[in-house]
Amino acid sequence: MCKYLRMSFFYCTFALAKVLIMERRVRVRFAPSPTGALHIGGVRTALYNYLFARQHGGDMLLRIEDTDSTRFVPGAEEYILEALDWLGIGIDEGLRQKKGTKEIEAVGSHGPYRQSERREIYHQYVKQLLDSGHAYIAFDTPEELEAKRAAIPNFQYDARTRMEMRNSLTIPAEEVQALIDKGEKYVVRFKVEPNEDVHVHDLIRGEVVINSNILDDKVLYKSADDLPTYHLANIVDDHLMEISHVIRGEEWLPSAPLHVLLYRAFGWQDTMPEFAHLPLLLKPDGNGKLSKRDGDRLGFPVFPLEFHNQKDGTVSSGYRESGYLPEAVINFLALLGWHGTGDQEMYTMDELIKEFSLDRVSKAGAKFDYEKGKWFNHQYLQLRSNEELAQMFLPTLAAHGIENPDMQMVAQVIGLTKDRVNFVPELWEQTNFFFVAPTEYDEKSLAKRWKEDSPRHMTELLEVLEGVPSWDAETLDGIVMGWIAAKEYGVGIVMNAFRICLVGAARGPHIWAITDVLGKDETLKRVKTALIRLT
RNA sequence: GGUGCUAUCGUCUAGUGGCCUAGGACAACGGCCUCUCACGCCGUAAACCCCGGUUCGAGUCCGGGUAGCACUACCA
Repeated sequence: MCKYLRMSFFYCTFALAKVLIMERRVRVRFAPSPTGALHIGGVRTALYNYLFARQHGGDMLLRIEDTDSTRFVPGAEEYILEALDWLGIGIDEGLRQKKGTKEIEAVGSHGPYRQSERREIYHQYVKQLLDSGHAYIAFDTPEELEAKRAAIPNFQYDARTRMEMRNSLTIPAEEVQALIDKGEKYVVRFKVEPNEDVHVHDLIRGEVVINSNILDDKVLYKSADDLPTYHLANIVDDHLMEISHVIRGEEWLPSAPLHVLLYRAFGWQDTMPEFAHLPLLLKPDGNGKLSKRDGDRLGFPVFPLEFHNQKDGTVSSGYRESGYLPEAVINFLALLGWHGTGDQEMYTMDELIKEFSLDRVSKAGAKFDYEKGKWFNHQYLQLRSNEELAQMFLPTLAAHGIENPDMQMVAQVIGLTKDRVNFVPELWEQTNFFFVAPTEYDEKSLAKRWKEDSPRHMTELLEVLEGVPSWDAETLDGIVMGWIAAKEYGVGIVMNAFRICLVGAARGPHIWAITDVLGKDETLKRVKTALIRLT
């Protein structure tokens, strides 16, 4: 009897909790730090947040976490917003690019959305923690701390050591005030109560338990720049911005218990967001987190857009500039750590929004598989129209001195060659001979396909071609093949020699497709040129 | 060192106790197509980290090892 009562009680509270969770509006945030280009791992975090928000009809916020004034990089904020815009990761609230411009706008009623503009807000909450005894003021200088760490192995500022340090727990109140008035630099530290198992519920990993003994008294605020640290700002902002789910990288898992403790200290445990810690993106070779250096070393971008770092003068390559299509990057990234229920690999953004689910996110880190990224781009490239690709190809053409080309012709040659490239710029290697007559002939092709009889064959072919009634593929094929058959020549040897004359090598699309684009005059001209240069 | 997380083909992964002789994709290799090079198509090779336990039955659950990673700042 008792047992049943208890069970129904559990069911009731469970149902109630479920209703509460379900009724809560889904609000997630992507909160990058403007310390440089947005790392591809950050892009994936943003994507998963976006997919989750859209799926639940909730809000995707963008907040800038610039609480480290020393690490700010000019242009980083604009870069982040432009990258998200390029990828189609829409922002509902916070900072975003004004539609169709590069201008930044702030939308929403929970602002400001830059932490550096929220100083006043944090003051109030630092005071609350100080007043409630959950935090204290510490005067130890960085040098003193460093000396302490050097002297004592595994030194940690916590319940065991805080009474030996220079802080408001060990210094009389009047003296503390005097020091502050004197302008002495101080920090506010969170007072972690020892010996408590802190439970963090993670949507991907389940229950994670960490004992508070291993947590140190984290710095929450520094008077030096009048800014909070990440931990404080993050909790205050997520609470004030009514964030329902915190979806972030696994590197935050160890500090999640601290965050739970902070929510409790503020008395916000009832509205604390749900947590989901995403697996990390790893180096393609060896082990470890994917870094900017790996991209340089292995020759692929680790950033969405090219970035010119004004602070250190470095330039980092980007997916966009390397010829990637945004939908390919999205698809590729989505599958690095998440997988749908079936064997489907190609997903549009809308399909991802429909299918995405946090409980299908893997727990283990994913090695960055650049080769597969290429394949995705190949797939999406085939889906684009020739006209669209022609527009995208323009900069590459210009780089090779082809200005103001005939766009219809560009689209036509792209249609002939796009299935053999992964990226738009690679189109040049496949189509260059359409734009420029060969200036030299590939040695290997010559050795294999240009025989003793070739000059004679080409001379005869020239005559045959001169006399055709119409320059279309069908006619040409009929006449030339007929001539080859009548003369009992080898089709391969004649056609390949012909190809070398037109292309400069034994490669390229079907020969009649080439002659069609080139036209009669140019075709004959190229054969004549080759005849002169190869005899 | 401490704490936590993780562990299926080379890589991304499917797998939620019997549908597993472990499935798909990328890459690799072979073949077909063909005037060439590609694309495409077809096929081949390729994995449950180890040791125990639970169970009639374990890739799947549990324990222990091992390994990898993350964190361990007045960085985020």
